Amino acid sequence: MAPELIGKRLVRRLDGRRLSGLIVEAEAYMGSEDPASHAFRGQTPRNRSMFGPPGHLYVYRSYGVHFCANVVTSEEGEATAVLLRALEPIDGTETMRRLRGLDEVRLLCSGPGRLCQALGIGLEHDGTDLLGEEIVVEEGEASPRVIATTRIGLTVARDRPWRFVLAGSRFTSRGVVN
DNA sequence: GCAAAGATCCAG
DNA sequence: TGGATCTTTGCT
Repeated sequence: MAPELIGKRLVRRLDGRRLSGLIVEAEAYMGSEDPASHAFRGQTPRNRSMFGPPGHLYVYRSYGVHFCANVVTSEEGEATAVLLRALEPIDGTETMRRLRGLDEVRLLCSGPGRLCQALGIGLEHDGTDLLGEEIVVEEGEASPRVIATTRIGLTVARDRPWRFVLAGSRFTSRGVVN
């Protein structure tokens, strides 16, 4: 499900404004089969939304400082999710700049924590239904070229090629991949 | 109850 | 390269 999200458009409605961006980077976390997944050791209070129905958000705090947002992609009871890691900003870049306290567009959403800050996503969005009003995934590029690489920031299961990036994008969290 | 690690970001 | 910052988890 992670590669399918690349090239789609993430839309966030905030105070009547529309913020959106093209999803250019995402990572898959394969639930109980994946030592790097928060769900590997079973359900806990923090990760319970990952075990819920698909199409909902799993948001958690990272390193005590940032928030990271995942799309749940498996049926209820399983816990496969896709971490949204980077967007190419499209609509609402002025609002994103304000929320990020930063001018440079390339850096507004180029990382999971940055993306959440730019879109105003926090723990209150844990469990949010992506078919609702606040946060939605829309169609984007017709046939994006997607490249698979290894995931970032892990101490285990580093060999699995479950990070997906839009080929040639300058808006990823690391350098351009072709 | 406590200790350790963590799907990060930014400054120096 | 290291510090900030703090929650979650697992073990004693």
